[in-house]
Amino acid sequence: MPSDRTRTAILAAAERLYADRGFGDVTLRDIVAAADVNLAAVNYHFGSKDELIAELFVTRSLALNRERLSELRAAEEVRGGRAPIEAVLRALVGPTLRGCLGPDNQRSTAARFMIRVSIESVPPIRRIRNREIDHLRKFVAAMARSLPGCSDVELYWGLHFALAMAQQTVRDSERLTKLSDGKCDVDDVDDIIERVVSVAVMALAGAWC
Amino acid sequence: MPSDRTRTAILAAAERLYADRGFGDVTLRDIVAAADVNLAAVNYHFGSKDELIAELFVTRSLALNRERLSELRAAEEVRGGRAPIEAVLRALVGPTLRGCLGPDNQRSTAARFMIRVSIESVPPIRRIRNREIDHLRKFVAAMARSLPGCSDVELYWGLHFALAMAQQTVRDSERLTKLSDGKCDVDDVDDIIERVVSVAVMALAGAWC
DNA sequence: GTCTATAACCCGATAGAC
DNA sequence: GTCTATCGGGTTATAGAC
Repeated sequence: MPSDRTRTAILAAAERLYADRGFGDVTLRDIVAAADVNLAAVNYHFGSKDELIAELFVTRSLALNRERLSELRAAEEVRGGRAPIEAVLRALVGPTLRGCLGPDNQRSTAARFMIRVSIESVPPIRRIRNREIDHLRKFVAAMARSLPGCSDVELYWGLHFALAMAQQTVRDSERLTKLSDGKCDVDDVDDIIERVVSVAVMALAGAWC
Repeated sequence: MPSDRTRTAILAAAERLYADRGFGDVTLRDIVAAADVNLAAVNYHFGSKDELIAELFVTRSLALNRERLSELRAAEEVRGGRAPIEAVLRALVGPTLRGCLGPDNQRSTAARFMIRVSIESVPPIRRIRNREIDHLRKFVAAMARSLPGCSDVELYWGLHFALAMAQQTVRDSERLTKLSDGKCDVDDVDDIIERVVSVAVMALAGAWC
């Protein structure tokens, strides 16, 4: 069990380096130097570089999904299983936006790692991403409970567009800041969440649910 | 001038290979083998691998921007410089969506290359991307002509969200197809353009322009 | 302008001693 | 579990014949 020290040190160093410099620019040798462990330890504990990256992503991804579902459950408990559509969408995009936006200096390593993931999309992560569909289905179901008259197709598009707006804001907040000369405040997380949610609601309502 | 044959062959082979297999999985040796030229020819004609990638992207990027602006100009000419906001947004997202969606088999190599760019975002391309802001400013200006009463901040957010929806649909059409069990038809390009445009218009109008 | 050949240096992965 | 040493193969880049 004390052997976990090496394993943990590798995970921490790798996440920090990937968050800071991106996947393309960090080698295993960089990681083992930062973690102060031997090069061969990475392959011993994780099998390969790709599996190390995959483990980092799975950990953060599960935590994000838990947070989303706990927000959803909290929202649905208030009025017996039928939350307003705004609350459902807020549970979907809120955790990501709260974690990945806001002042740089108070952003966690985990958050900066997930931003990097959404920008670079490296192969081992792309493979895992395909499994998150089951998680999204739970939100489609919750949206259907909120809007019983809405067709499935419109719900899918609404969820797709909500995630698109949230993701792109995380991925490219710099471009929006530059384009708007700072007039769009990407540090005002609550404002952004409400913007994304309200546009998504309009998309669903405008489709005549 | 006949020396351009080698140069052209390298560009064509590189674009096809990157489109098919992604940036991470294609080496210079793969490219020169496919182009049937010598390894040293890449450095002779382009200076480096990154500059080859950059040239591919700049070419396609300029073509896309030209197409957008020509659509915008056509829309504004109809009624003397004041196109409906729908037409402006259609000129912004239409060229990308028309090129990158629709049946796989009739997608050009150039389009598949640009899809790959939007998924993988490799360093030499990220550097160039930052220059496209001037291009987007022209669309902000056109949107302001369409909606004279709308505040700049709302225009920026509207453009940002419109691009977000278009980009995410291109990047992740597979997830939407799987999530919806094929009920969202990502091959119906005109439908998707109208969906993106109408949601973006609602976002702008809903902000009480 | 094109090619062969090769230099000098990265990378990830792994065999085998400890 | 940890280390050393190394393998195979990728990269840019260049010298020099043609």
